[in-house]
Amino acid sequence: MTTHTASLFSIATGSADPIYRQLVEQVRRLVVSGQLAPGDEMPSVREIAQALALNPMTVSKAYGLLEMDGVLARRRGLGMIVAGTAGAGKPAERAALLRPTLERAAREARELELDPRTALDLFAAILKEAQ
Amino acid sequence: MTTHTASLFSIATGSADPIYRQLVEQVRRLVVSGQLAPGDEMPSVREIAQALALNPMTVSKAYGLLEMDGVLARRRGLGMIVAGTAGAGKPAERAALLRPTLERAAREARELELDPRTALDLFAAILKEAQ
Amino acid sequence: MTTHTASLFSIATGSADPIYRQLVEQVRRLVVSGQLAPGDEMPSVREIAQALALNPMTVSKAYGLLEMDGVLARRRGLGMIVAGTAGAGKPAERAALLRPTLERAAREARELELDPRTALDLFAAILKEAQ
Amino acid sequence: MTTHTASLFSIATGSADPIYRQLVEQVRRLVVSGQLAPGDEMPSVREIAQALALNPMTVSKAYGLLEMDGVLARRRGLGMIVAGTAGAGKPAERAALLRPTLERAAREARELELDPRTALDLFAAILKEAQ
DNA sequence: GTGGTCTAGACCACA
DNA sequence: GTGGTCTAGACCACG
Repeated sequence: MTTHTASLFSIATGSADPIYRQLVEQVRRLVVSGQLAPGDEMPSVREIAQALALNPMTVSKAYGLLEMDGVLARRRGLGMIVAGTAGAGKPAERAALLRPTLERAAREARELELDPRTALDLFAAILKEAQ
Repeated sequence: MTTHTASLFSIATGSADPIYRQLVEQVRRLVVSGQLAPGDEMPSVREIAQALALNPMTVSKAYGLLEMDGVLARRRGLGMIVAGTAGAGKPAERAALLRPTLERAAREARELELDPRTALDLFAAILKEAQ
Repeated sequence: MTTHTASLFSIATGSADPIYRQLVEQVRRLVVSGQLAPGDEMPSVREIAQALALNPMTVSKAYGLLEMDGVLARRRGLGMIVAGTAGAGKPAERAALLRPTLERAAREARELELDPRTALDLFAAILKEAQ
Repeated sequence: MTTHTASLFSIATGSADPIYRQLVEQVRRLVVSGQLAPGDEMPSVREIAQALALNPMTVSKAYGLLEMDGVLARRRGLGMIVAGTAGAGKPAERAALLRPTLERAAREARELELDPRTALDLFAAILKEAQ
């Protein structure tokens, strides 16, 4: 499962936003996109910590927040699983998670007095190159 | 100029990213979009601080960074002005400032397994509604 | 007896307090209230474990604590029975088991600056609706 | 303010539920009971930590949860204040916070086959003695 | 084995 | 000065 763990997450230790938050958001996206299904067992805290060279407490903090959020569920002494309530995620639901970033982009475009057409073309290009 | 100041910036004190950074980025966008032209006088630190109810040191820090960046220029004893070198901003240059946010959006869309088409449509809708 | 077992206990696996403790307290209350009389045979560990989908070790731990407490007695090779010493329970004795929770409620009411009258009325209402 | 801090909270380090949660719940009750009003400055993390002989991180964790819950608000670099949205707390609202514990007491009373009358009398006595 | 909690101490970002 | 984050290491509760 370790190899699985390593490929499941990609953490930028030097990033602006904290590691635990990167973990939280990635798990949330993996769940809502269906790559993690309800009932799936999550890698253990220690496993992730070792695979990503993090302190277990950092991972634990992320798990704790995800549990509070209802995304993960704790099975005492047995580890965490993806919560049953965590909907598989319809396209509309997934799009909702993308909205904040796109709204920010729209605001910036407006402040830059960029033509909507230009902004859209740029986004299209970026989506293509990242493919 | 005070009334001008209040309307020039919009600061969200409760936002995730720090106030000084919001100031820096807003000034940068105003300059590159031509809403602030080279030679224009910037409001004084204390003027902005008072208008937006901020700590003067916060405003000062933003001005310092903008000066380091060559966006603003300091005239000893006379306040800051928009630097002459600060180009009015060709479209390509402006688009460059939008890129990071769009790249982030593209990455999130991929992690959500959203169709590029869907992401683009959503962006188009947001751009339209924000108009 | 299995059917009996399932209805005898109600375990909330997602609850805040541990499963083994829920078992211990429920047995203690059943005994002191007379619903389990001295000499009664308790369901076997594996029987309870299967009926409630619990780890047998969890049930075993609860039985161990109840034995230490003198509530249950172990008959080698024959399972556990309700201890003879486990008095049927006079009202005063039963009330003692309720005290801790009520003391906690009283403390919380005080911290909430709730009128004792209000707290009492609320408790009366809850007792009634749960009947 | 230190003396204030010491008297504001009462922590049982040996208690079953964790320190950070005791802090969270006490603050929540103080806010909803009006003893802490919106806009009030909270003691600093270090101040509480020192007054109660706790690790600052433990206090910080409590503050973080209270912020996520909307009970407290962070003023960056200036400390935490009671959130404006944190309603002063009508009696009904306060009673709601007492409900869970009373529901638990009611359930236990029922399992003990205690007369509602007896349970109520016991609660009345406890409320009186704690006064 | 699992996650949870706490401590100690360091460093950073912000105002 | 404020809170936030991370690390290291210990201990506990649970199953």
